[in-house]
Amino acid sequence: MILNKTTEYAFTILGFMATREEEMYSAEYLHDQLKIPRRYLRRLLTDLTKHGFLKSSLGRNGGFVFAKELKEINFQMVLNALEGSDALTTCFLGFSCCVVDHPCVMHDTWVEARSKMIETLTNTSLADLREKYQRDIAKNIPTI
Amino acid sequence: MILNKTTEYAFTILGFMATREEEMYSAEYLHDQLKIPRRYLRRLLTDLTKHGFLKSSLGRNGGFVFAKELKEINFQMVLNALEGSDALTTCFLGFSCCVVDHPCVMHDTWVEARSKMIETLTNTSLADLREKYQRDIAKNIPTI
DNA sequence: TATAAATGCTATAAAAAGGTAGTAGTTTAT
DNA sequence: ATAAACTACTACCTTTTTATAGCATTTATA
Ligand code: SF4
Ligand code: SF4
Repeated sequence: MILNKTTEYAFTILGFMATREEEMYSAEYLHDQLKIPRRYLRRLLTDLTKHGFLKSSLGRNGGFVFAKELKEINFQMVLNALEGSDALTTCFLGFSCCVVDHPCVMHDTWVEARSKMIETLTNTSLADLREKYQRDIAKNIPTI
Repeated sequence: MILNKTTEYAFTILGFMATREEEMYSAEYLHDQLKIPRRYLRRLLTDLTKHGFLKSSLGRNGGFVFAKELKEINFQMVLNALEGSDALTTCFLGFSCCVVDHPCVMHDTWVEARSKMIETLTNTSLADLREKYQRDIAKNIPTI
């Protein structure tokens, strides 16, 4: 596995919101569109709000909007918030007490691969996602 | 997260066996050395045997040895056996039905990062791990 | 002002992953 | 014969993750 389901849901939600044009997104609407379980989705949205990615408004016609500019949110931040900062940094060999100065044969290649992944998550913002989506729409290319 | 705990255990066990000099490894000995829960370890060892990585011998002085050459076993094979072949291949955005010909903005960077990881797992065999270990030992470098 | 439609909070349930226990059996060195 | 090892099966327990439920609160609007 790479990410757990909750993180995947979060990526899906934010990705969807970033590429669509609604002013506000209610949990119910997102449930309809994304088929994420209702109540779980609601809790996750509240969570994303607490983490500062979204802003919620209460009451009738309430819902969720982004709390920051799209370019201020990248995927690494979301992963960090939901799984903790060491989600991708622990040694996959499970040797908790390896000698730092003299790493095992896997270490360098592993770190390289992992860095690549973190880099990807860090360098891609919701704004990037949106731009690409807009370009594809303009070209009449079916897209997510 | 990247790998689940069971896979991590498997990596630890095989890595340990590959770098040590015993002729045979009993479950009890591995438990002592690696602190992996006894019964869970035993089940995992049986599993690794069924998957063809290890050979077991019954009876007193029995235990586990590799079923193949060390260079014939890489980490991707182990991951594959324990988590299934799509462990690292699903889309982390969770869009199950994205349009293949017109991927989203994340796709290329994501595929690159993921490939890097799969490459690492595929290109590193237990023999590589062992070699590095031997070199470090020869140089009196403390190592795993 | 009552109501409907929304989120917030907290408790609980269900499912999956990780881990333990028991029992019975088989194999093999000593 | 016995002890030390693995095999198989079953059942159960614990923790984590995923999912549901009930009630409270907020707000637009009829
Ligand atoms: S050297 Fe690196 S890859 Fe090897 S056990 Fe330590 S942290 Fe893991
Ligand atoms: S294009 Fe690639 S990254 Fe984007 S949703 Fe599809 S599979 Fe995922």
